[in-house]
Amino acid sequence: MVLDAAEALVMEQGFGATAIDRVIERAGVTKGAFFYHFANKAALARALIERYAETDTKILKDCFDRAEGMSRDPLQQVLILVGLLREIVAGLTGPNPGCLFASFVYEARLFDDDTLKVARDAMLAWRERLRVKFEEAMARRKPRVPVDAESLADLLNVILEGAFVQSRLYAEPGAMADQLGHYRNYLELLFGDEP
Amino acid sequence: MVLDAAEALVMEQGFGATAIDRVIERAGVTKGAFFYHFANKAALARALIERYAETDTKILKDCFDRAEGMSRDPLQQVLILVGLLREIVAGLTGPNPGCLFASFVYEARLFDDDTLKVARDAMLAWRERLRVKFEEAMARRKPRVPVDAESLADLLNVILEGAFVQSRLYAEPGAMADQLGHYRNYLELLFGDEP
Amino acid sequence: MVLDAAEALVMEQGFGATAIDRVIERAGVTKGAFFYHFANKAALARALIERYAETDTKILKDCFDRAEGMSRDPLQQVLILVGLLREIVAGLTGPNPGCLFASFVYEARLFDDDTLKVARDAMLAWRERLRVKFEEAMARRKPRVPVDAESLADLLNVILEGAFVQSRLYAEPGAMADQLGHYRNYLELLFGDEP
Amino acid sequence: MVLDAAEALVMEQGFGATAIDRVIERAGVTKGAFFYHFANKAALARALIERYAETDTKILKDCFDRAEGMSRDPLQQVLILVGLLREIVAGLTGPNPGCLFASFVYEARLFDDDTLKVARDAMLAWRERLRVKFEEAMARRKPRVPVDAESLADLLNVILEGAFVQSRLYAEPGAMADQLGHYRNYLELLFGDEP
DNA sequence: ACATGCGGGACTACCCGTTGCT
DNA sequence: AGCAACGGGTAGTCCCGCATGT
Repeated sequence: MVLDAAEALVMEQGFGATAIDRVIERAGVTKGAFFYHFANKAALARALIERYAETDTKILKDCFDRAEGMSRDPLQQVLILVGLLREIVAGLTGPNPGCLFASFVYEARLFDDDTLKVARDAMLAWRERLRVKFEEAMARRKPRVPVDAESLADLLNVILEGAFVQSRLYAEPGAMADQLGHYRNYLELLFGDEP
Repeated sequence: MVLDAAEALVMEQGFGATAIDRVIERAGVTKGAFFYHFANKAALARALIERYAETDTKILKDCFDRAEGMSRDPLQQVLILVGLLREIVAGLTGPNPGCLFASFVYEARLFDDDTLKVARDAMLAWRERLRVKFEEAMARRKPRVPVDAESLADLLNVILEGAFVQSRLYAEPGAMADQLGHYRNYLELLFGDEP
Repeated sequence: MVLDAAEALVMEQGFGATAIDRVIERAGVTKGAFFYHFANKAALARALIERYAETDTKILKDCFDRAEGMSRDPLQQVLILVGLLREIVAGLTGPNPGCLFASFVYEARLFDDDTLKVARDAMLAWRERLRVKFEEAMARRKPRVPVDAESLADLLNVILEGAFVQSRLYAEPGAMADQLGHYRNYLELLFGDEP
Repeated sequence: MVLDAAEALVMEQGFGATAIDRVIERAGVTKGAFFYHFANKAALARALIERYAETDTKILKDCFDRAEGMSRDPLQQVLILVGLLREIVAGLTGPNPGCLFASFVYEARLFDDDTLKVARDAMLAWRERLRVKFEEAMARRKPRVPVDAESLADLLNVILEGAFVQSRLYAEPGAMADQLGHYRNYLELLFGDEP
C-alpha cells in the first residue's frame, strides 16, 4: 500500500528527502495512481499522520481499556498501562523504530499547521486521559513530593519519544522497555506507601 | 556564518529539505565560498554535528565540573547537574528548540555511519559520565528499587530528547524544565532515606 | 456544452495550453463522457473548427444573401455586406473577441492538415464569393487603379483578422468597426465616379 | 541561441505547447544553463517579446528614417514606408511567417500584463509615429473622405497582422505584399488629386 | 584563500492525454 | 458513461563542477 511504503521511507530519511518516485516504486503503483489519490505531496503528509494518529489513538484506547478492566485503582491502571506499553515496545522490531510525530516535528517547516495539529491532538489525547487518572490517584493518596498531574502525564510521552530517539541512535531497541521501567518506578515511589 | 545558517534551517525543516542555495543566501556567502569550505553536502552535515557535538560536550563538561565543585557526594552532584540543566533549558528561547542529534536520527538514511557516530559518541559521553556517578552513588546507598546505573544515566538524555520533541509539538518551551524536575524527583525518591 | 467550454478556453489560452480537465470541469461533464464523444484531443480540435467554420460560413451566407436582397449592383452588395459586418463586430462583446482560425493558425504544428483545411476552406469560401462580386463590379466599371479581384476579396478577411489581433492587444473592441470603415472607403474610392 | 530556438518553436506551435526541453535540445544547451538565464518559463516569454519588440521597433525606425530621408512630403514618406515594408515582407522566407505579438495575443491568458504590455507598446509606437504623419498630411490636403488619423495609422498594422494570419493559413507568403499594395492604393486615393 | 560567472545533468513534484474495467 | 489507473511528459530545483579572477 502507498501509505505503508511512504511511512517506511519517511521513518528512514524524513519526509522532505522522501521522493514520491521512491514511494510509488516501493508500493508498486504508478505515478498516475498516486496523484489520483493524493492531490499533492502535502496531501500524502496529511494522510500519513492522520493514519498514524488513528492507530496511535487506537493503541492508547485499547491499552487503557484493558488496564481499566484489570484494576479499579487509578494508579494501578496507569501502572498496568505502562506494563502493556512495555510489552509493545519490547515487541517492536525492524531497523527503524520511531515516532512519525517526532519525524514531522523535526521537519515542521515543511508542513502546514493543520497537519501538525493532527499530531498535536493525538498526543494531547494521551496527556488528557492520563492526567485524569493521576488526579484521581492524587485524590486518593498524596504523592510523596508535590507533582502536577498534567506534567506527570506528559512524562510518559516524553520518555517514549526520547527513548525512540535514543534507541535509533544507539541501535538498541531493547533500551526502550528499560526507560519505561523507570517511569513505572517513579510512579511507584511517588505514590508508594512503604517506608 | 555558514554553519549557523545551516543549523537554523536544518532545525526548521530537516537536513534533506535544506538546500545549499538557501543556506548560502541566508549566510550571505557565495556558492564558490561554500564549496571551498565543504567538499559536498555530506561534509556540511559532518561539520554540523561535529560542531554541535563539541558544544554539547562542552556544556556537559562545564555543568559537570561545576556540579563537582559544589558537592562531594555523587548523588548531589547529579542533582546539581540536573538543576543546572534546568536553568539552561528554561533559558532556551527562539521558536525551534530542539536537538540536532534527534533531527539527524530521524533522517538517518541520509548520513553515513561516521556522521551518525559523532552524535552517538557525544551522547555516550553523557551516559558514561553519569553512569560512573550513579555507580558511586549506589555504592554508598542502595536505591529503594534495583536500577541499572547505565539505564538511569540514559534516562536523562531520554527525557531531554523527549521534552524537545514535545515542546516543539506543543510550542510550550516551558515544559522542558518541568520534565527535568521529574528526573530530579525520581533520583531523590530512589536514593532518599525519608520514611 | 463541451464545445462551448473548449472554445472559450482556447480563445483565452490557445489549444495547446487548454487541458481537457479544465474543459470538462467547466462544462460540468466527466472525463468518461468526454472521451465517449471525442476519440482524443485532436478530435476535439477538429470538432471545434468544424463548428466554428459552419457558423462562420452561415454568417457569411446570411449577410451575403441579405445584401443581395437589398441591391442589384454587385458593388453595392459588397458595401452593404461590409455594413452588415460592421454591425456584427460592433455588437461583439465579451473580453476575448477573436477568430478561432487565427488561434489555430498560430499553433499550426499541433494540428493535422485536415483540421487546418477546414479553416482554410471556410476562408476560401469568403474569398471566392467576394471575388465573383468584384469581377462583376469591375466588369461594369473599371477601378481607378488596377486591382486584382481575388486580392481585393482577401483584403476583407485580412482586415477582419488583423482587427481581431489589434482589438485583443489594445482591449479596444470598438476599433474593429473603424477598420471595416476603411475597407468601405477604399472600395468607394476605387469604384467611385466623383471628380 | 536559446531565444532563436524558442522563437522558432513558438511561431510553429504557440508558447503554451512549446516545451522547454524542446527549446534546449534545439539550442544545444542544458536545462541547468536554461534556468540559469531564465528564472522560469514566464521569463522566457518576457525575453522573447522584448527582443521581438526591439527588432520590430528598430525596423520601424529604420524604414521611417529612410523614408523621411527620401522625401519631405509626409504622405510621400508614408507611401515610401509602405514600399519598404513591401520589400521586407516580400523577402520573408521560411515556412512560418508570422507575428509573435499575434501569437501571444491568442494565448493571452498565459502571460501577465507586463509581458503583453511590451507588445502593446511596440504596436502603439507604430500607431503614434504614423498618426503624426497623417495629421501632417491631412493638414496639407483634406482627404477625399473624412478619416481619423489614428485609425488610419492602425490600418497598417491591422493589414500586416491580418496578412500574416492569412498567409499562414493559405501558405501563400506572396499575398502579404499584395495586401500592403491595397493600403498604398487607399492612401493614394484618399489624398490623391486626380479627377 | 575566496569570489564569480556559467553552466551540467539528474532528479522532483506534478500534470496530462488516454485506457480498461465496470 | 463513470471511476480508477497508467506512464510519459512538464516546469523547475538541486548538488556540484570548472574556468577565471582577485
